[in-house]
Amino acid sequence: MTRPPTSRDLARLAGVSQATVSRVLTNNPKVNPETRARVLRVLEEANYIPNALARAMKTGRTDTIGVFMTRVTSPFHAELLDEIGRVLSALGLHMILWNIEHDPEESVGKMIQQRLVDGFVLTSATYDSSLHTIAVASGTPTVLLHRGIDGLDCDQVVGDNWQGAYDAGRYLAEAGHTDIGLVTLEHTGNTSRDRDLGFRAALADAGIRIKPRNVLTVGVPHADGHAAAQKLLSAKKPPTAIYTVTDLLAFGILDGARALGVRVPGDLWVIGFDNTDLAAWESFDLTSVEQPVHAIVETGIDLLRRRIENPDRPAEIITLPCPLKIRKSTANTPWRS
Amino acid sequence: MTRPPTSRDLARLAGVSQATVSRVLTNNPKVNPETRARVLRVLEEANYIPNALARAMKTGRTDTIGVFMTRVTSPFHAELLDEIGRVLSALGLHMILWNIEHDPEESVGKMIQQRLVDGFVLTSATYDSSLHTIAVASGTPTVLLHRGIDGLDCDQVVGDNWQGAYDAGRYLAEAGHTDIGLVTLEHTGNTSRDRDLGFRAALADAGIRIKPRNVLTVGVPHADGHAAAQKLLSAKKPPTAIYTVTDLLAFGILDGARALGVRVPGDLWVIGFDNTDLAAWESFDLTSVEQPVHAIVETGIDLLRRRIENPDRPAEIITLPCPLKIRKSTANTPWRS
DNA sequence: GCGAGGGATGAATACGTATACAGTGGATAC
DNA sequence: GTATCCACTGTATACGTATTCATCCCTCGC
Repeated sequence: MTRPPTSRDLARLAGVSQATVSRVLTNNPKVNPETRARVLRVLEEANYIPNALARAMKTGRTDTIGVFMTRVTSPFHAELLDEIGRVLSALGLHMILWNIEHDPEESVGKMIQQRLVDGFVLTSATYDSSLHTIAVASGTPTVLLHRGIDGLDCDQVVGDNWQGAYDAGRYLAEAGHTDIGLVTLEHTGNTSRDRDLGFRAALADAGIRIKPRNVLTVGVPHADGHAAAQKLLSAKKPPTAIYTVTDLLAFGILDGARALGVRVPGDLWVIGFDNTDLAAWESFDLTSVEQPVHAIVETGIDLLRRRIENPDRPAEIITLPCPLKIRKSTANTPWRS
Repeated sequence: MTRPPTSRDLARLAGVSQATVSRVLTNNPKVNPETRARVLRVLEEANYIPNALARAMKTGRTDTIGVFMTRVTSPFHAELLDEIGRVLSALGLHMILWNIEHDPEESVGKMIQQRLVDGFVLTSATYDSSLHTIAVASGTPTVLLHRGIDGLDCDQVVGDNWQGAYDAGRYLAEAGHTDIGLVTLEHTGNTSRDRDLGFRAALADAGIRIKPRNVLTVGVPHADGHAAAQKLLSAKKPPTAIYTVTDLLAFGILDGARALGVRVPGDLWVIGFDNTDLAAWESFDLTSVEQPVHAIVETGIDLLRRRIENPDRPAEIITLPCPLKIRKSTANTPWRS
């Protein structure tokens, strides 16, 4: 391996100018079919691949999308990432993955301006982060997936978290539960906020009051769900159902219940949010509000591509329904009927 | 936002030549401290970020590493990816992530030659894939993590799967198990092969014969583990312990056992491989052979960087120990003692 | 006072491609 | 025969940076 061949080398080999080789590469119609065939043959033989950097510098397109994400080890995020990878790769686009937890924010801001990517996908927008602001201000096409920011002039595709949460609440209320636990997160973003407020709204509409001691605001990890369950279930009069805002927390709650010998759904119903693959596992069999990951990603990337083509499009905010997926962590029959 | 400012624009602003700006950017010592200060001030004010593409074209360095991976939704792979992201980002390197399942192999081969990256990390090398061959042949620095290829002249960092599997087998043998199930994968790579053969070797050394009907070769997903457990445990004389080559399969086995009402570890011991985060969850509490993910990634990326600096280094193959992590899916006491 | 040397800077160029521009040759129309 | 046009191809340039080379000025030693 010395220096990889350039279009100029191949032009010499094929007896044409570098410009003609370039024209062949870009499918420029103004090339004689015979010449094109000859050049293509030479390219083939030399196993030539254009230098993506030089091409990108000239065209301003890198065919690369920057994806910002947190906690890949979280099941839902892994599924989201997988889907993003699938969609991008089907379009012939590369993906640069940045983890905002690892990268200090200012350095992320720098990356934004390096013109390495044609567009950004943000999956973890939170109010206390300036990332989306920087991204949008940089003028680089940007789409927010999964988590939105109210009032941000930027394409956004999110699940209808409020409605999904509302449906979960109504489901519990209609099943006859009155003592209901809510394990929630800080409202650092749209998602957690709506998943919290929608649920409360449903209970309020059903005339059910949530006892303050049955509401716990916890952190993201599985262990926090576990601890929350221990706390809620060791009360004198524990709740008969617990709703929580992510599957990961729901798994922790199920584990906490199991550790205490609390049977699900006999003694306790549990509902999560995201409907991750794990929710279908026998260990959990978790009733969960489904996020339409496939549709979110497909739609979002499509918006992003259209914005790359035409940066002046008005921003669109698309909300997709989140249906409740019922499994065995809640019963098909009314509570204690 | 019109055109982002270039080093030439800033040179004009600072009253110096573009060359001097460039020298400041690259920390070239041959710049007068006063000039440097002045230029830096201008750069700061303009919020200037160098065009990474132009820089890369000139230097041949993109500060980007290409990572090839499959199935990000698999818990172990997610942890591996997370760790790779952490290490790369700490070094100021970007990561382009390619999923070999989504990308047809030939297109991956093309990406390899586009010179978009300084090096490759392959995490899913299998015998039937030509990816590693293409990567190595392309002359781009490459390191194989987690899965190795025997005899490939390329840096490799892998866990000692054989020894880890052997330890798991000896542990079961010493505990007094004689009817042992093995749920394994096709030997498509080093990893699955060694995790299979090492276990068999331990049992052979202990004088234990595995009944052919207690050996199942299955696919990767959780559901396959579930089905395997159902099959093994519904036999007239089911095994008293099952070892399997990934945690994901072990979770499936635990779920299958749970569905049949088989108690773990009372009626059945289960051992997995990878010691993923999920293994510590209450639902599973899985005894598992630990992969030293952190060390594997840290060591591997270090090798890769050294190879990028010096492409003529001899290839190193590093094997790191995989200790057995004992949890409650196996008892601390001998079997049925 | 003068030459040598070194520090600091600017001018020029190269990286590999895409593309505007300027030909060139042949065919067509008169 | 000439003018016009078209299809095709080559020449030259630009993208934004890093770096080589040449230049300039100042200092120092004699």
